[in-house]
Parts: sequence; structure tokens; C-alpha cells
Amino acid sequence: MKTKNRPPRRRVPSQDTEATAGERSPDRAQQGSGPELAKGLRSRTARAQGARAEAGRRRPGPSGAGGRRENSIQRRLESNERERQRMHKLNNAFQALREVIPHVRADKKLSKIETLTLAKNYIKSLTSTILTMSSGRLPGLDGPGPKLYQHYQQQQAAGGTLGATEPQPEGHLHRYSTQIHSFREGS
DNA sequence: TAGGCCATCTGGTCCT
DNA sequence: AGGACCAGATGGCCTA
Repeated sequence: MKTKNRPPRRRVPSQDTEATAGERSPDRAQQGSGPELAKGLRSRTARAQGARAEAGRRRPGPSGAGGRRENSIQRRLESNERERQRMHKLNNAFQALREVIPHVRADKKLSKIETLTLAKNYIKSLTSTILTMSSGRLPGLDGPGPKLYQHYQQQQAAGGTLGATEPQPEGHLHRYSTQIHSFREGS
């Protein structure tokens, strides 16, 4: 894995509402995406690509349509700005998440996928710790320990968020501790 | 230079 | 109807 300690970049907004994706590079626009197709998203993808290709072919109309066109461009620019803000909020949330996940090599910034994966396993390891502690303290009683453990088992049986492939709580801790090293060591 | 990661643009779809 | 959300496309930056 590579290091990603760079200053935040801001791409210069092109604001070229004329040059759409279909127009920029036809060969890449036609590539499609294998994994997405495999996931059954073919129709949506195909429709989106068709629409982009169509948009790419569109040319400015006669001079009479200028007002409507400017309106459309204005709406698109506003939409772009909203999308930027939305993505910034999403990135802020990622940053907040990074700051609460303990990991090796804190000087290196976690990528998004690393952040999500590490967070998932961190939660699992915390869950297993809680389960271990609470069930050990209240064996066989009607306290919170057994209920927690019952809930955990139900989640496991339902293939829920705790992960049906890892029936042993200790496995989460092991996976997490292994991962925080493998993410950053040797990179 | 290739590959990974990211920001941005864009059009379709969903939701309120 | 308008905004939010989503996913594909594109191009820039960085590292090995």
C-alpha cells in the first residue's frame, strides 16, 4: 500500500457544461465496468452511458434558445456545487472516522477503503471484548451479559452485521490487530 | 511509466 | 419540482 500524505488538492473546476463525459474520450466511455455488470447493475449503467453519449452529441441550438440554455447551465453549476459540498461533508465524516480508529503509523493517512475496513474490524473487536467481559462477569444470570451474547448469536445466525463467517469473537480481535499492521507495514 | 487514490463533473434515479 | 443520492467517466497527483 502506498503512502498518501499529500496536501489536499482542489481540482480546478472546469465548468465546461458543454464537454460531457461522452465527448471527452469515447474509447474510455465505452469501456463499461465489469464488476458493476456482474452485480446486476447493467441496466442502470447502460442507460447512464447512453444518456452520456447522447449528451455528448448534443450541440448548442440556434441562437433563439440561448436563454433556456443559460438557465440549464446555471442549474447544472448549482448542482455541481451541491455535489461538491456533499462530497466534502462525506470526506469530513471519513476524517472524523480516521481520528477515532487507532492504527499503526499514525503519520500516514488511511485511504477511504482502509478506513472503512479498519473501522468494521475495530467495531467487531470491541464487540467481542464487551461480550467477553460481560459474559464472564455474569455467568448464567439474567443480566446484560447473557442478553448481549444472545443478541450476538442471533446476529450470527441471521448472517447479520457482525459477520457470519467469524463465529468466534476472538477472531475479530485477531483480524483487527493483524490488519492494522498489514495496512501500513511494508508500504 | 503504471497503478492507486482522489476530486470533480455529469445524468439518472429516488425521496420529500 | 427540486434536492439528495448514486455511479460512471475523466484527469491530476503521487509513489514504486
